[in-house]
Amino acid sequence: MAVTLADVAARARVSAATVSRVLSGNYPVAEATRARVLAAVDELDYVINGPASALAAATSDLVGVLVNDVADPFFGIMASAVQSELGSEKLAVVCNTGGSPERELTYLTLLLRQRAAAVVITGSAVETPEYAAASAAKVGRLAANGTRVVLLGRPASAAPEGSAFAVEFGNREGGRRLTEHLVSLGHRRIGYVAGPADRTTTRHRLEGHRAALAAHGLGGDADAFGRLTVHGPYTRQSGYDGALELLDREPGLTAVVGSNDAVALGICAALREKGLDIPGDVSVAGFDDLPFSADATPALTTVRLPLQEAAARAERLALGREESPAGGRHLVLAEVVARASTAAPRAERQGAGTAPGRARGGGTTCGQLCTGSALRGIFDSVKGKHAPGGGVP
Amino acid sequence: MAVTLADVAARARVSAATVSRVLSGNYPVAEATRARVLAAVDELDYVINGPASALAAATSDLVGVLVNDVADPFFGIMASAVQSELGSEKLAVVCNTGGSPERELTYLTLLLRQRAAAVVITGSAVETPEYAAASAAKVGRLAANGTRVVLLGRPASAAPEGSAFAVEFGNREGGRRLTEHLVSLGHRRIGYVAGPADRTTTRHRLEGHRAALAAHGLGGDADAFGRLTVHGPYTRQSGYDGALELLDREPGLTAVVGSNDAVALGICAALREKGLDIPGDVSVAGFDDLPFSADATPALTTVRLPLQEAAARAERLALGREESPAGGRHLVLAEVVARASTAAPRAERQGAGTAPGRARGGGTTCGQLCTGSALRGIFDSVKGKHAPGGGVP
DNA sequence: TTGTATGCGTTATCAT
DNA sequence: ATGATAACGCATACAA
Repeated sequence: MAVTLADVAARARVSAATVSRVLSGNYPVAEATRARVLAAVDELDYVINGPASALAAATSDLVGVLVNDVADPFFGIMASAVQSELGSEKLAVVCNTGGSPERELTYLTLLLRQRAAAVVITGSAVETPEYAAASAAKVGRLAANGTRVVLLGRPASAAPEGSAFAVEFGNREGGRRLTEHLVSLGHRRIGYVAGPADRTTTRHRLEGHRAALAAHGLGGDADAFGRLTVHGPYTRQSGYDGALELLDREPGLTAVVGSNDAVALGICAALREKGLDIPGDVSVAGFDDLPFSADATPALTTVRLPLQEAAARAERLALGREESPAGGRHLVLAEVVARASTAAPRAERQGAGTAPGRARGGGTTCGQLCTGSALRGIFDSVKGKHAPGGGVP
Repeated sequence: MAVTLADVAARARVSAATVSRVLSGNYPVAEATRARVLAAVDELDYVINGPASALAAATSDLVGVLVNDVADPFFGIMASAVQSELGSEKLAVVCNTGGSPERELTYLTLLLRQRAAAVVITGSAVETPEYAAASAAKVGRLAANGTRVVLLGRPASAAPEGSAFAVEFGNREGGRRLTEHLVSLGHRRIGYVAGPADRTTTRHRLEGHRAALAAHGLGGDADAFGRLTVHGPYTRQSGYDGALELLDREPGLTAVVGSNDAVALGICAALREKGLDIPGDVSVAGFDDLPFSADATPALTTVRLPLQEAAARAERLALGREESPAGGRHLVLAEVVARASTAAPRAERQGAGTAPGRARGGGTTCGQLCTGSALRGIFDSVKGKHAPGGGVP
């Protein structure tokens, strides 16, 4: 990369300053010289030096995106959506934190070092005080430095007042509605395989669940509630193990909710292994409505979170392309998608019909496997461009 | 970010050069001054200026990863694996090209501009001459610039001789083995829903398929072969449409192969809609062995590609942490994973047993839905840490 | 072992 | 509208 601005200037018989002006385009330049410069750039195959430019201008075209793991569709979809909102001038730096607070802090520092133009932090926050303080401090630092920070799926409280925008997910509402759906179908003993205990997302979803139970007088005391709740990571394995544990504690369960679609799939596997029919013997529901959920057998009842839209909005906020409402907080609504994995419990089977509390959204709760056009209909409306494996290898 | 090297130097009562040496750590410094400098850094909360550092040193700690779409697990898994091989000093820049050659070139230029330390280009190459030339030129340019380039899942021929390493996928072999598996089960009329025609991956998988047919005298002439082959994107929708088209052309099909797991799932949906049993009436197989494949009903027979290992190796090559064999080419072997979606065709049902040509790998071809422990066994061995939705939202 | 001086390639501030 | 020139913050060859 020997060719520099000076080379181009020499070839176009102008000063380096003029070349710079032509390239950045934010300054009036005579059309004739402009053409000469562009020609020289083309002939010399000149490529601007990013670091030098960033140093002189004190800005960079890097946008950081923090995710737990891009291989997880929940985050992959958001990362992808952020990208698609990025112009072709900006570069997205995707960082896998693995859910570890330390790595998140490390990456934040790295991004600080790069003088990133913006940072989008996705996923739930860890609620331990030390971490919360450290994380908030880093965000404040970033903001003070001119980097725009947007929290995506994380409460605004995770950053110092006014230092970041937040696009929050309606986890509590979604959790409440999902459990209301089950209660309205007639379920009374509902197990819950929750996420790690110290995560905001886990807490909010669980709070919604409990609120729905309480509203129908099913909450019980803390002990009773605890008996029907187990914690674990947001993995399929956790769902599998959790379901077995719950079945052991309470054989009379008629429904089990997973903190996640992956967890729900694990629950399904465990139930099938026990010889239980879904939803004949036990109903199962998840959360997030990831693409593969509609494909499972039976198709999974879950809570849809418009991840792409949310991520796109977060990115627009990060780029300053969208105005933020007062307080800088946005709420993304969650919506129950009722599919084939939930139905009325055996005892109340007859006359269930279209139970109240059922959400719209192309869902269906046919007792058995949904085949054919019904399933496809759901699938298409749900997935948009994000079919699993939908790209070109 | 007012605090600079000079500030730290002043506080530690040393020169800026010494501070620089302490921070980069590649130069002897007295322990006492070293401690003083570190203390000053800490007290001032100093963060090095990345662009300035990159400019002065003519290197950067950015590593580019080009993918079609991170939301697609095929790419998400590779992007994630690349990340995990990255030390905490380097930053991965993930770029979604959407499979578009133009965007790929744009991103390559952007990375050139950033003076990226390395670039990993994943996915198949487009085989049109103009694009191939332009892409190869950019790669050559990158290499000349000191950026290490690694092709992952793309033939070495896509880059100028000696300018890049290549970790190639055994698409041809995998395609051949998969079709051999079907032939050995007794299938004679096998449909194929291929990817876009101008992609290397598409061509290689299809060539393997055809080679297997030819080896058993089933290839037929080009016309006959063409009748059983349709092209489309690597999406579920494509599989759905393609299967209907093939069924229309040749109702006597006993098996359909998808270019992809997502395509295969689409094929399954179409067949079910037609009232056909899988694998009772028609067998279905995919490619890649993505996590959700083991979860489908019936569990999908597919070709496993060790994406994580391949991506990790690519990254090590990019970082210069692993020696490359002569020629700079690595081949990643593909392996058939036989599951429940393939079985002997009806006419030959009896005595199928364990057909020859069946690959190992925890697979199974029970005629009906695999439930319980068998399914879980496959699942666990296949997925490792990459369960769908396996992270912490 | 440490300090000094220079250069990296742009952008931005003055002039003209 | 264009040119000269001074930052920008750090790394490194060279001195000491």
